[in-house]
Parts: sequence; structure tokens; C-alpha cells
Amino acid sequence: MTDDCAVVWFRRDLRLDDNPAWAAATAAHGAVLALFVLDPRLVGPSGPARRDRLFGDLRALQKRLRDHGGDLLVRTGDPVEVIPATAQEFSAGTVYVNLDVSPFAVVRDAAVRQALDTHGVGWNGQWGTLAHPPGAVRTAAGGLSQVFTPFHKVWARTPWTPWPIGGDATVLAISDESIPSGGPYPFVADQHGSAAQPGELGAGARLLAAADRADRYGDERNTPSIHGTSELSADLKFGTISPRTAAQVIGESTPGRAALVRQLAWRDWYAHLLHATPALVHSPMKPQYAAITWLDDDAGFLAWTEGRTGFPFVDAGMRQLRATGWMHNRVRMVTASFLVKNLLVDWRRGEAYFRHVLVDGDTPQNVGNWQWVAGTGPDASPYNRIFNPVLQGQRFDPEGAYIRTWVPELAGLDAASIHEPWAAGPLDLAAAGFTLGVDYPSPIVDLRESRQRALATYEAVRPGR
DNA sequence: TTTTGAGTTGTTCGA
DNA sequence: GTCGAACAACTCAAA
Repeated sequence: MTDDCAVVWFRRDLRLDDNPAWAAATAAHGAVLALFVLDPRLVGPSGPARRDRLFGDLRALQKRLRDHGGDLLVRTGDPVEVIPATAQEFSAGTVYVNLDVSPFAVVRDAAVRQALDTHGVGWNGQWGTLAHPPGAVRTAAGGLSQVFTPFHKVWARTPWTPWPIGGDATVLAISDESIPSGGPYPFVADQHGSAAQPGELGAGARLLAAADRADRYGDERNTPSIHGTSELSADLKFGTISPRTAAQVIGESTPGRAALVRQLAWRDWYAHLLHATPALVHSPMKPQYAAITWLDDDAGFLAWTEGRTGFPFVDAGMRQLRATGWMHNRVRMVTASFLVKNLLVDWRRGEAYFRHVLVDGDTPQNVGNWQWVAGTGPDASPYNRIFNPVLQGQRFDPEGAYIRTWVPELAGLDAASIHEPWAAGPLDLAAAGFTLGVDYPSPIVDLRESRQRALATYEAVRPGR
């Protein structure tokens, strides 16, 4: 052993279990220093939900390390300065990290690695943020599949590359800055007891709860008024659970479980795509769509963010997001489709807003899903998919329970009129004590016209015209 | 090389 | 109201 101390630089892997960077460091060195850098460039743009989630998970990680006789060292600044300085201060010979695919992280890590190199400090990168590392899931031709299903087939049959086994290094009991207090730890509404706790101990309980209902996932995943999804997105974002542990605990013994694990393949796929093509954060995966003329509809965009478009299912989702930092997946698709297709606002504006506000806001996932919805990215469908927000609401929230929760001014309407109050008879509305345009906005756009407008706009840039 | 099969999450129209 | 076909109709991966 050439050096007896190593730094483990935590970023979005805030756990000790099933963490290959942590394991590799504790196996190879006599002592490890656990470090987190509060980078204002990351913390600043985070909405309150994600920031509070981060602070809660950091405190939980610190508590866990203290229980082991160590501590978490938290420092504020630019990692390109903080990491080499800290490594030198503690005579560490190697810095261990779990790698991340976002272009910001890739550029940052390259700069840090170069700075460490000039000081003779080594770098050990692991892929503990994903089930399979980028490049490990290939088509027969050796490339990265541009269609999900063939990717998933290979993903599911490819054995996991083994992660290092941890050792018994001493964890240094060093801390100086305190973790900012922030607000209460945000979690998805129905979690109680230990499942409401921050960090990996809470995440373990949340994972067990998700596994308990996973058999029903196929039936319940699209109903936003119930807890039918895993609700693990923020745990995966901050790494309080390992995607491999999640896949193992959920298992594949029933169709619902297999469908839920399949979602982890989507997560890997979007990360692999961004890793291969960093420009996806701003450029369409299908290049012809760079020529689309989007509308600068500032009033429409503002109405969308504030949940007052006049479309109850859309507004319910946008208000849930604003209030909690989280939105049900089905509603994310519908609200995103409404912005891009019905308002013809550039998907990048919506992507930026979601990424700011979401508790789980994660560049590869957010960009991949927005490009999918916008039709500029990885959707294998041969037709132009435009969601009808009224039909989607009637199909997935038939009684209007979700709408009533988040748009209380509509709560008095019956299930028949709550999805399209403008179509209800004036007497029905009056009976509910409700005036359209006063108590709740009239629709800000005509669905049929805006649909035709979107089709024409996309058609105009189709290749071969 | 050419061909063939298949593709997360849809909507509308007309019988 | 229900059902099946049509719809803005293509691209990728594998054989």
C-alpha cells in the first residue's frame, strides 16, 4: 500500500451499503475521509424540495458515519479547489468517487482529476449510480441501442459487473462546516414511520414499501390519486438506494415486479444515451427537430407553471409539483405534452422548470423524458403522439379524485364535468356554486386547433419534404 | 445487402 | 356508449 489514507468524495451516492466507491476505498486503505462539497453551482439552482432532500440525506449520512466512529466532512466551494486541497491536507493518495453522466459532472470531474494529477493524487471512479455502466449494454453491432426494447433485452440478460467488496478501514472523525438546516425532509405523501426518515435507512424502508406493492404496479402505476408507483425517484437521484439493491429487492417474480425493474432499465438507458451524446441536454436526438419554430408564449408558460391553464388534469399536476416538488409520472407526461404540443413552447423551457422544482430533478432522466414527450428524442412510435389532457384525465382519474385534491375550487363538480368544466351546463355549474372564468380559468387554448397546429409544425420539418 | 419485424405510456372517426 | 380501423406514417435492429 503506497498511501494509507483515501478520500471518498460523495456526490449523488449518499449511502454506505452497496456503494462501490466506498467499498473500494475501505478495502484498499487503512483510513478513509468521507467528504461532501457543497458546490454553489449545484445547490443554488436546486428548488427547495431537492435542496432540503439533499440536506436531510447528508445529515443522515453523517449520523451513519458517526455511528461508525467517523464523520462526514462538509466543505463549501468549487471542487476543483476543495478536493485537491483536502486531499493534500490529509495526505490522501487517492480520491474515490461514483461517476455521473451529466455534462456538468463530466466537465467538473475532468477538471478535478487534472488538478489532482498535478499534485500526484490518484483518481478511482466507479459506476455505483447505475445498474450497468455506460458501454456495458450493446447491440449486436456493438453500439448503443436507439430503441428501448432491444436495449432492455440486452440489459436484462447482461450480468452485472461485480462491485468491490468493502474493507475495514478506519473512518476519520473529521468535520468542520455544519450542514445547512433547510426545511423539513421532503418525501412522498403516504410514507410514515421509518419510511419518512431521510437517508439510506429511510430509503431501505421506502424500498420495502415499494416492493410490497410491486405486484400491483402494472395495474396501479397510472392512477395518480393512489400510491401506485415506486416513489423511489428521489432516493435514486441522491443514491440513498443503489439501483442494484432496488432491482434485487423488487425481483422479477411477477409481471408487476418485472415491469417495475424495467423502469430501472429506462433509467440506465437515458444515462447511457446522455453519456454517449452530451449535446442531448440542448439538442434534439433527431436532428431535424432542431428546425422547429417554437412559440415564445410567456403568458402560456406562466399559466402552465402556476397550474391555471384551465385544463383540470394539467393544473392538478402542476400544482402538485409546485406544492410538493414531486409529480406522478403519468401526469408528468400529460403536463409536458400540453406545454410542448398544445402551447408549442420549447421543450427545453419545460425541462429546465421541472429540473429546478423536482425533488428528483436529474439531468439524464429529465432530458430523456422531455425529449421523449416532445417527440424530438427516443420514441419508437411511428406517429406523432399528442396527449389529450381531457381524455387522459377521464381515463386515469375517472372520479376526479386527483383533481379534487390539487384543484380544490373544482371539488364541488361531479365526475362528469370536472374534467372539462367549460362543457358543463350553466345550471350544473351554478348548482355547484361555480363560475367559469371567475373561480377557475377558462381553457387558455383550443385543444383541437392547437393539436392541428402542432401536427403542422412538426410536419413542416419532416425530412424528405 | 436487403428485408422484415417491431416499437412504454395515443387520438379520432365512423359504423 | 362501444369497438375497430385509420391516422400526421418511420426508424431501428436483427436476420
